[in-house]
Amino acid sequence: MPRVGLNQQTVVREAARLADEVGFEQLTLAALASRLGVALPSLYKHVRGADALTQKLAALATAELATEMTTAAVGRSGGDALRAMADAYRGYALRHPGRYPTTQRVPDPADEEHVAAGERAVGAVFAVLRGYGLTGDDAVDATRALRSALHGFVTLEAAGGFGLPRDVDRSYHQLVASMDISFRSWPRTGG
Amino acid sequence: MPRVGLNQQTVVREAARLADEVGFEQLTLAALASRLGVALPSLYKHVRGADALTQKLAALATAELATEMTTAAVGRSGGDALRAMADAYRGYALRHPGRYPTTQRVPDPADEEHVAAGERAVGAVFAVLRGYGLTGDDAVDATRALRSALHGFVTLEAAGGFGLPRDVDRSYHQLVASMDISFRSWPRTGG
DNA sequence: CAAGCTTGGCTAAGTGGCTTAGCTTTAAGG
DNA sequence: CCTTAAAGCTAAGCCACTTAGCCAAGCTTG
Repeated sequence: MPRVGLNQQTVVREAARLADEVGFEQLTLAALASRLGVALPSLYKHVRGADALTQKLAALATAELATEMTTAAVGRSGGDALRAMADAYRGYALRHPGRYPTTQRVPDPADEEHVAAGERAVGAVFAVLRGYGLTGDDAVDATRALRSALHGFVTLEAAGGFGLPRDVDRSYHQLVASMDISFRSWPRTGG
Repeated sequence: MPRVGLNQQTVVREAARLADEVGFEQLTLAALASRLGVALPSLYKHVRGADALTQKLAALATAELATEMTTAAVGRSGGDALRAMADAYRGYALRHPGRYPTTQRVPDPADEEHVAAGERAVGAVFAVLRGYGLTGDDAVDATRALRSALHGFVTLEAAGGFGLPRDVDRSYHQLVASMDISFRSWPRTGG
């Protein structure tokens, strides 16, 4: 039996590719093993099991998403930064439909990289909101609002939840424009 | 073997209760059957299988949610109606954590009740938006924005995605307040 | 270079989901 | 009372994940 030479990274990266192709729900250890040219139980030499694989996938996807969000916003501010970040967010979700759902998993506190990636993503949003003068509790509320709006939109879009023929791109741009308006006149609590 | 006297409705309603108790992901035909006091395959006399059960559950939950949204908004208008409907929406999701996720399933066109329930829910949102003077394409965009924001928020809340100690109720009220502001000054396209 | 050890592969087997096939019995209706 | 549709059952199969335990590849070290 010739060795394939797997390690955790190659397994997780192939899982990410496979998830994007078939959908996260259809990602199965059996399919992954066959894709990698090994028998299913061999995967257990590299990941603890299906749950652990999903967590590792989440860490990878969160890091990728945080990087794209940060890169998009760099050198911009205000509505410019908001639009760039929002486009990067949706772009990632559309290009990586299998990875995206995992980005909403709460990181395992023991996985430092995952925790750090999550903090980078939130930090990127915070930085954009600072451009609107939002800090403290206001920034927390606004971050939750922005995450909710973006996550909700891409989730509904991916689920095919937008039935009517109206162009989805335009709806998204209108959503982002409305968030821009909201942040300019955010109902301050003085937090 | 004494008959229990099940029918599709009792099965679906018990599935709804069970889902709320253990979570939609943990809803299993085995657990449902044991709860109903029958052997697992007996359920197939009443529902076609696990997928069909989920669809029926979705139809039930969508109808319940649409009713609560409509009831909340009746006799109110503008921001008042928006807040009432938003509170009803989140309230339903919190009281029925197992049913809520199914409300985002696209209805099977063959299931008239499900389709009708979905239309009632969208219609309720449309009615509220009409109070802001939003119609046509603007109303479509605004509906998508509102659904995204509310669905995103309750989903992230249910997933435990809001880590910071800031009060979640307040964040939600701020989100709804910001949507109110957005709808007042919606970026019109004249659709 | 050989011996030995770590490690990555394997097969076998068990659990727990969902589903189908086919039988039995209930209980409703003529 | 007899018939029959339907509601229950058992048995069996599929597919996913997981664990146990074996074997060989290939590195390390004397």
